[in-house]
Amino acid sequence: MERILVIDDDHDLRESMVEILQDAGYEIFACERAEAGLELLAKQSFALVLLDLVMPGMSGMEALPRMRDLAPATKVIMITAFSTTENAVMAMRQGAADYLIKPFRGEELLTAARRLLEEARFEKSGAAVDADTALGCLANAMRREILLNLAQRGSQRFMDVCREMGIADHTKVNFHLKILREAGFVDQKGKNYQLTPRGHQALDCVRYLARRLGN
Amino acid sequence: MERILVIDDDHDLRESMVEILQDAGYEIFACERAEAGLELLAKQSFALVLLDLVMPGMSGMEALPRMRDLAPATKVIMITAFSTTENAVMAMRQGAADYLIKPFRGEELLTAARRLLEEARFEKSGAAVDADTALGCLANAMRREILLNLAQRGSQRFMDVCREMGIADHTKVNFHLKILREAGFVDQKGKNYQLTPRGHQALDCVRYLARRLGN
DNA sequence: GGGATGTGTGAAGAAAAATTCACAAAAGAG
DNA sequence: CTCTTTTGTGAATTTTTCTTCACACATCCC
Repeated sequence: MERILVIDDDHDLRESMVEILQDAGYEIFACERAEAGLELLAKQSFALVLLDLVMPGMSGMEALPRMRDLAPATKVIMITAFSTTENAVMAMRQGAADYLIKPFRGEELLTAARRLLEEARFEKSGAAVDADTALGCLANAMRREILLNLAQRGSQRFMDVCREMGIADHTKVNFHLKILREAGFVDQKGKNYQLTPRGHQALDCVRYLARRLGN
Repeated sequence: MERILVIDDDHDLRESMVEILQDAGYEIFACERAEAGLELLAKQSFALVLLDLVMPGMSGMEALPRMRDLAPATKVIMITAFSTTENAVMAMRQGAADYLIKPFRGEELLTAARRLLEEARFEKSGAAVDADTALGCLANAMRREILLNLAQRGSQRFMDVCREMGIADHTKVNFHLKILREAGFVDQKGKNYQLTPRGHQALDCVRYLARRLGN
């Protein structure tokens, strides 16, 4: 059962969200302060967080980047009564997955939650692969280059990938492409190869690594 | 020089954006319809697109997902006069990188453009760096285990590391320890081995990866 | 149809990574 | 000092990964 964390200082709204989501069959945890939410998030894993923007103590906007850091795979829906476009844009920039404006109907909440949980499930799928396979796969420079190339150019045909990278021997590319496919980083739609969500994540990880080590 | 594509049906605003960006030293292309913009984007590559939301013919919102598909690495700034939060959220959901509300000052435009171009530059360089050594090093399960062990127990002597991990053959551990040392993840103070700051970061990266890819 | 180009397989060989073994200097323990 | 444990080196071997090559079959263009 999917675990959802609700963080809102407004008691009534919080209880109402909890009820709606519980009725929909999710497992809900709730707290009224961002600080408490972060602690929970550090210890346990949630598929989704509903986060109020305006709260006493730490605001939702402050909490958001920390959450992204603590649990990058967890989706965050930002909630607010004061709907300025600036806030919405800011939240999305920080990596919020969605943005709800109070008051909202239960149906809106459920639609957003379902969409994101579906997304999360999808991103998680192909998850038979462990860190070992993933890191082993990313350890190779040509494979990273292929990932990068596919990320930039989008869906590409086999020979285009080869040419793009200036590699004469197509079987070599084929070899690595196969490994990328087996790791679930790349998939093939007809004649076209493209990154899976998982592949994008892997690339993010490489970037994350490069950023951290680059000092 | 970085290539930017401006798509806006409002002639004056378009020319004004073109001028501001040209003065800032970018190479600018402009058109007044989304359809034309998509054609351009299919043939040439741009670092950044400024896209008006409301236009005759295809709207910016319709064009956005197609752009994301054609050129995933290209950042798109959505521009609109009618600033509803719904539109902003919708645009960000579809993968817009930023959202500007008319009228905006030239400085706002430039700030957003610079931020995104910087981001794009970074993402492009991502996989090329020294990630090779680091990832190669982290690809091995035993080395990750050693890192983990040293992170938990702190500074440890050689034989303690071996015993801690239940490895009979000390030369094996020695072999990997040496590689970790050469990668700068571990260093040796007297008889004691310990993680370097770099080693801690590497471990963070592994955790980050595991969190994102696993469950 | 026929030739060019695109896509893919599997096996052989080369290269790199990991394991094992034989050995030895230093450090401690008695 | 002597015996044991700790810490280490380097070479031989095995295993894994990567590259190269030979070829097959499809697809597209004419």
